[in-house]
Amino acid sequence: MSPEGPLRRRPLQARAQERVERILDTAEQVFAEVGFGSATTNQIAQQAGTSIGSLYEFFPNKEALARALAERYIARIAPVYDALLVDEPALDGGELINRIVESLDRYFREHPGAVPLLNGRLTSPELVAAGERLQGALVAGIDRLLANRRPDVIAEHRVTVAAVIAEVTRSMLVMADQVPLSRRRVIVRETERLVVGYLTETVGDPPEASTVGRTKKAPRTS
Amino acid sequence: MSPEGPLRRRPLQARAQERVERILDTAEQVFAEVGFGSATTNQIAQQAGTSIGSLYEFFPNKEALARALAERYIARIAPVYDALLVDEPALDGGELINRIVESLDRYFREHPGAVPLLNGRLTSPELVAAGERLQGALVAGIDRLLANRRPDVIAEHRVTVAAVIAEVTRSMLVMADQVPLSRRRVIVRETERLVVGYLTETVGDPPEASTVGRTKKAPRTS
DNA sequence: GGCAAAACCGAGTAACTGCTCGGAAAGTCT
DNA sequence: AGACTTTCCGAGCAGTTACTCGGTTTTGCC
Repeated sequence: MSPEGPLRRRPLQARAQERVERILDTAEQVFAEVGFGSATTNQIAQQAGTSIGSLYEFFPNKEALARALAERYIARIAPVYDALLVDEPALDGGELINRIVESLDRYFREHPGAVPLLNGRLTSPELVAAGERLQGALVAGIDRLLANRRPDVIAEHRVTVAAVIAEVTRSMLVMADQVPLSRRRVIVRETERLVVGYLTETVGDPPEASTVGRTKKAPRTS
Repeated sequence: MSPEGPLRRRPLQARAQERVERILDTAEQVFAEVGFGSATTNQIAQQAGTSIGSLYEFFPNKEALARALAERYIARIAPVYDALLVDEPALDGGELINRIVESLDRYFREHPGAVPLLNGRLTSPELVAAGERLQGALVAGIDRLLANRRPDVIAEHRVTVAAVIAEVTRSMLVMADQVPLSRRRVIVRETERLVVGYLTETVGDPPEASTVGRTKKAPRTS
């Protein structure tokens, strides 16, 4: 894809590919634990069960680890976001919200490494930027859903609402992740209540079915 | 106060006190910019317009910078929190929420340096712990207000609601801080709507005046 | 097996880090 | 003024870090 990827040399054999993955897994964990600055490449290599020589065989420098990690995050979460963005006219607003929140929750449960990316604790510029890109994608998706369901809400207000929903969902799911598993369900349910209550308060009662087809203008599809 | 403060030697002359403050201001900024791990004491000293020698005259080590910073944060924000925790029976629920959110917003506007403490981007253990302590104080205060206003809500549920409100307020105000000033007012107002809508959705219509004395059952206090 | 490419290794290096130390300068007393 | 304390300084030290390099091992292909 990109002519100048974060890798110095692309691993061709399966063994090397696994090694690169293991290095990234370890880097992810170490960055989240001690921060990008305090993490050492030697420790990452050792903890990944390999040598610094091998690490630098594929990654030109420490920053590239963060870059590759960011790319991996985005590649992994993109399909989840894409799936969320498709409106499902059969669902009413409340059910749609449940679907979104619970999909994201499941994703974070299955990929715990993605959480540090969203809670801003990763201090490398690359990782911060990647987190912001992801959040931007979520805002855009929610905005599209809103536009579909609530064509009466003016665009400027709508994007604010979308940003608020995305931010609240993000921070609540990060919170859910730092809590014992039994409490996790509770927090997720509260997140849904939060979003529903906000929409009720803001754009009028939301849990209606889709209003597609009753639009005044044809919605734009980009 | 504490027998073992973070300072190696207490600055006695005014000149030295100002210097210590300037060092802390700079450390605050640098930590927020590049993270605790990547920040270097030499750079902090230089950027503060002093020498490493002077820095280490007062701070025994790099970690002590974070510790002193955490203490300063807490000392500065404590009175704000204390003021928020006093219930004002004359206000209805919505007004009370506005007061809380706007007081916090004003504090963050006047003390921009405090924001990094709450957004989790400070990777030193001391600073993370300080941020968590602050957040815990906010949860406890909101919980007390809720107990006062809504004695019918059982304690277990109440603390969840308080935690959610505190988390949402925190994350929204951090967001407000990263946005142009014109948008900031909008975000703050949305935060209020968010909390009001959540309370409506969760414990029934909240914007009533204080209901002390109208309990059906004696509430459990654990 | 033979051979070239890919992968692996870890001791070594130059640069940087946190931090010390001895002495100069500024402030405070009598 | 003199004497004593506090403050300031920055070259330098010991330890650590990111990263290199020459050589060895493994893999894929004939």
